Amino acid sequence: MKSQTSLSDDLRADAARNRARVLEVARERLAAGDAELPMNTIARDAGVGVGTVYRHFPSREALLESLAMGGFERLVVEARKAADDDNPGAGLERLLRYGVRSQIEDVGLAAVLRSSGSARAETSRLRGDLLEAVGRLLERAREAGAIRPGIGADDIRRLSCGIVYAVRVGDGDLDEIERYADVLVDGIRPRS
Amino acid sequence: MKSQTSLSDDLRADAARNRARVLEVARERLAAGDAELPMNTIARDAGVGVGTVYRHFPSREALLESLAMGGFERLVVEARKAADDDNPGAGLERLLRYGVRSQIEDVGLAAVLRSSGSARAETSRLRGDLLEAVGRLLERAREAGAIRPGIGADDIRRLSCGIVYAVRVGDGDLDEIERYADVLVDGIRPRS
Amino acid sequence: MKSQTSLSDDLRADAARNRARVLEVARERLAAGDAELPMNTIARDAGVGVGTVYRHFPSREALLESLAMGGFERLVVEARKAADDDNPGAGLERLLRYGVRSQIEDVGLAAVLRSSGSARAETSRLRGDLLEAVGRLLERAREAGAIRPGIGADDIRRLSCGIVYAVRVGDGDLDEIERYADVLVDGIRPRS
Amino acid sequence: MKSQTSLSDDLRADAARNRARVLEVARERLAAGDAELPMNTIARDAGVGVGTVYRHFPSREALLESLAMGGFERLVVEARKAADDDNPGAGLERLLRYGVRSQIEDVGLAAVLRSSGSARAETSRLRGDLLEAVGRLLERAREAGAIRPGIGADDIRRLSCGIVYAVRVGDGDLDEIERYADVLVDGIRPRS
DNA sequence: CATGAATGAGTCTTCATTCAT
DNA sequence: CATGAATGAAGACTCATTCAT
Repeated sequence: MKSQTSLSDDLRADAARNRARVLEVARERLAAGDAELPMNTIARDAGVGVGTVYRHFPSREALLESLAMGGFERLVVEARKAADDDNPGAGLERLLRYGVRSQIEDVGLAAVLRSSGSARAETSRLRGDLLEAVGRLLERAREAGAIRPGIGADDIRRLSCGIVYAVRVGDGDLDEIERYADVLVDGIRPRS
Repeated sequence: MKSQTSLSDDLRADAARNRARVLEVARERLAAGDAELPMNTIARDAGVGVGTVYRHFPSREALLESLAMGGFERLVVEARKAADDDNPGAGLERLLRYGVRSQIEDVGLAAVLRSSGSARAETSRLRGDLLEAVGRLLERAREAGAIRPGIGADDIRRLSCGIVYAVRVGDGDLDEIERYADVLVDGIRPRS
Repeated sequence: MKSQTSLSDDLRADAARNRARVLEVARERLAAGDAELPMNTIARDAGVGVGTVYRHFPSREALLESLAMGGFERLVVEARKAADDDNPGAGLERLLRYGVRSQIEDVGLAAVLRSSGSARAETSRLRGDLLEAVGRLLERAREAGAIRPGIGADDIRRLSCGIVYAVRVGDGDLDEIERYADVLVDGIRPRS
Repeated sequence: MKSQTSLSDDLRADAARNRARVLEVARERLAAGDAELPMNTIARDAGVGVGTVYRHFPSREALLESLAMGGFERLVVEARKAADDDNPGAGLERLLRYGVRSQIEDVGLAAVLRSSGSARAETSRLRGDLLEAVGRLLERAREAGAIRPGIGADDIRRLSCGIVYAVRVGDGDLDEIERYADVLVDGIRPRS
């Protein structure tokens, strides 16, 4: 039995190469600010047929989620580190800032994080992992008086997405990341 | 010459009726969660020809902005009231909550508020009015120590949009409005 | 009984003014190279309703012909002068050059000259007048041996339109007028 | 890899059939005097989806040029033959008559010949080939005293289009082809 | 498995023309 | 007479998705 990592191996060499090319092209488009990801165009740019794109990624959502896998995994790692931090308040702040920054850098991750459904089982699992870790972190943070009561793991997700949105909105300046993250960090503290 | 208010006056009776029907249909679609507003469909649903829609609203943006006019005007009124409030901190909080609530209730307003361009001169003017009033409010709030330095009127706009987004994101519960508004309100206070 | 000139009098003052404005605007568009003449646009630019344009000019063709009236009348005058010239060969050459030049300067005239139907009775009459005068001219030119046999008045019209077309074709240089007119002038001489 | 001729090769059988059907339908419309070539209608008449038409011909111009390819190639062949003729004057006359006749028979060719831009690289190349051959022909014709000085290859193109236009203009009789071609042939001779 | 041709619904947009006011 | 609102046919173009090769 081959090892099952988060990315597909056990693919014929050429199939794996095609898959990688599609992902690469899609990532470039996203990075270039084109959030449309038209399947035909992606296929053409990747030098494969549309059918091949559909074989690897049954829907645009699946493609997006595959694109976001890496960032999502790293986010879960960060969340677990935060949950295990001696200082849960500091861990929470660190996680929030990390979450905002990574969504700004990776539009795909932002897209996946803000949707509730999952096209891939993998994404679904990561979503659960993230909520679990953040839930654990929040519990400890609450005990430590670092966060107001009543804020759950999904609130953290939604508020992070909101702050990311604020950074992107209008013709806004992306430089505001940290300042807007400050608002989130301070806004969830216990009310004095 | 009839008086020229912000809403359509001096229009032939039937024209005014058509215009109103188009707006109504568009509002319904928006409320139903369809943010697309295809002109042909709107026309059909309103029982008018496409040309009629284009006559009244040269572009989807213009339609959206027309839809938002009323709410936008009320928001400016609120902003001015807040700017004139004896207690600028209280005024700011009231305005923030009002702004978030009104965007949740009126998807059109939210759409207009988050974009920076304007299809109608009217909208452009309102945008300016809002920024002016909020700017005045912030100045007073800063003097009163009710808000941290470095937050400008446009930051308020962007952060409000972000909070609205957080409320809507995923399949999220709209009931979180006040709790998420709390985060914004507390998050922009001076850091202790 | 009022005198009946080629242009409408016996119109109420405002009606006449409207008619004139429409013609003026249409002429400007033509001169600016826009051969489309959309009725709505013309009406708007002239500051009248579309209905008014249609009242004065039942069709775009009628408008075009009205626009061309002046130039057409001058062309008929030239043709008659040529027909009465002592030297029919010289008269013919003069007329050909005049015809080509005037069509290049007046796109409306060119459009009317190249079509065979007439929307206005006036145009129809002018067409007849022109053919008659040119016919007379050709007869004399043939007798004088200045033109080859077998070329009729309508051939002259069509060939002139063709030369005008040659001047306009492609991104061609309008300076070629005289050189292309030379070809026409020499091309209809008797074959040596 | 299959041989690459100017016409579509290496196409799937069904694709080639569709492409041919579209061309055929377009040719019929053109022959029937409809110069509009609306893509939707073409598609319907050819029994294919619009997308198929767009796949094969990205624009109406590209369609037109594809339609004209054959005739254009034959015209270039004729031009080269003329340029190599022992008697350049005779060659020129033959080419002029051929050019006029082929444009009358093939409206698509006429359309392509009169425009200066090219949608397809192929057309661009043919345009260059034609100008080159005609240029060579003219040079020899000038030396032989068969044509007046100052007439270049592009003048020949434009004048041919003009004569074709004269044949078509109004409700004119197509039988005039040869007589109008005579005018062109004689009109470019040296002036006596 | 890969290919990419084909499909066709869906949008946008323009304009000639009519007709109620 | 003048107005200009309304109509709706037409045409352009895009793209997700299917399926024959």
